[in-house]
Amino acid sequence: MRATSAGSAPSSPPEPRWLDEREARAWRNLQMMNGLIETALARRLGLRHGLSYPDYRVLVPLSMVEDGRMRVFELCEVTGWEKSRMSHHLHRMGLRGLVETVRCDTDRRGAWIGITADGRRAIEAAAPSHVADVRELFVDLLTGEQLDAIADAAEVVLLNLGASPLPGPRAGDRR
Amino acid sequence: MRATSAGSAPSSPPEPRWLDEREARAWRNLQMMNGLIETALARRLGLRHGLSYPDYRVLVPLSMVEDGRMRVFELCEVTGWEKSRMSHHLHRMGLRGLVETVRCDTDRRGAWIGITADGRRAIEAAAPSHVADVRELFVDLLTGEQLDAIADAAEVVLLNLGASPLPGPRAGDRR
DNA sequence: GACACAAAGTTGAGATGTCAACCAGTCGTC
DNA sequence: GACGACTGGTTGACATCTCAACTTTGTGTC
Repeated sequence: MRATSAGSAPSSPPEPRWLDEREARAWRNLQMMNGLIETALARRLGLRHGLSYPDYRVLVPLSMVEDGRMRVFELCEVTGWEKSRMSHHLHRMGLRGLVETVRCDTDRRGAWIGITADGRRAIEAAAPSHVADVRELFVDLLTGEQLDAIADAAEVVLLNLGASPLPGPRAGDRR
Repeated sequence: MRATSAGSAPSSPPEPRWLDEREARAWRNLQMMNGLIETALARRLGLRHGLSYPDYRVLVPLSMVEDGRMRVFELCEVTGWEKSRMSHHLHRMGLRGLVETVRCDTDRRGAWIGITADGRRAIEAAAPSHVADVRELFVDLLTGEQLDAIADAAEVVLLNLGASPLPGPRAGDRR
């Protein structure tokens, strides 16, 4: 898949390039941070507002867009989820009255997902404390340089995966 | 929970401090990267080796420890999982013959979890290509400085949550 | 217009994760 | 040595996620 540093003997597979200490620390700390932050955020959100973290991730873009509705595939792009996962989750949210589905006229395969009044109430109630949690657990612990470093690194990784990161400042604009 | 920049009027709650552009970019890119990397890694692992990503996370520490067995709570610490999740997952792995449970003599509430011969075969087969995947999707895309920045930032976050990050080099040792 | 192929979503089955409640054993303290 | 509190781990009910298969519609291309 990728050339190894040394030409390899004909038969046995080359010894894998294990992670060195520096690489392992970055990778392991990152994974652990992700897991712990997400479960902590999800727990607080559920306790205080009866919303799951996935609910929140869907409601935020819906609440910010012009007329409160988006196509399913747009929600997939924004969240990075598979369409199957999105479909299942939207169904559950529909049962709870947070969103509603309207068939789409211009493309009759498609569906508009609209945020309901209940959904808007829920997200507006939850957002302030959620942002405070994100600050407490992540943003406010780091310097601006650290935040930029993370955003830049993640951007590289996302581009490599064919996803769309939020744009950073143009080179030279920063500082 | 945290002082806001301006003294607030007596009654209504203070306007929340929303994330600015820089903060939002870091947070959103990070979340998206996590999600996409994890699902990509999990898919490859499952396809090629019949192991789930959680399986992998459990088998790695078990395979590296002296006698191939650990207490359940030790596995929880290393992975950052809740004990309930760990218990369920170990049960499923037990059914598939990847680990086995042995009651603990010194503390009779406890249980040793041991990796089986099958478990060891599975992890040894999967590890090389998994590491290659981690390199391809993450490690090899970033510079050493970026990896350190991520590890350092995650360390701060983890300490704040009471978790144990992998130790970084002492200040001054680096470079 | 007919054909093949791609895109948008849904569905069902099964794997995985969460929460709260529980059991059993240990530890501190009086 | 008895009581209460804590620790280690399991369980059941339920929420969520993944994978593969499917339906429906749009988009060339000849």
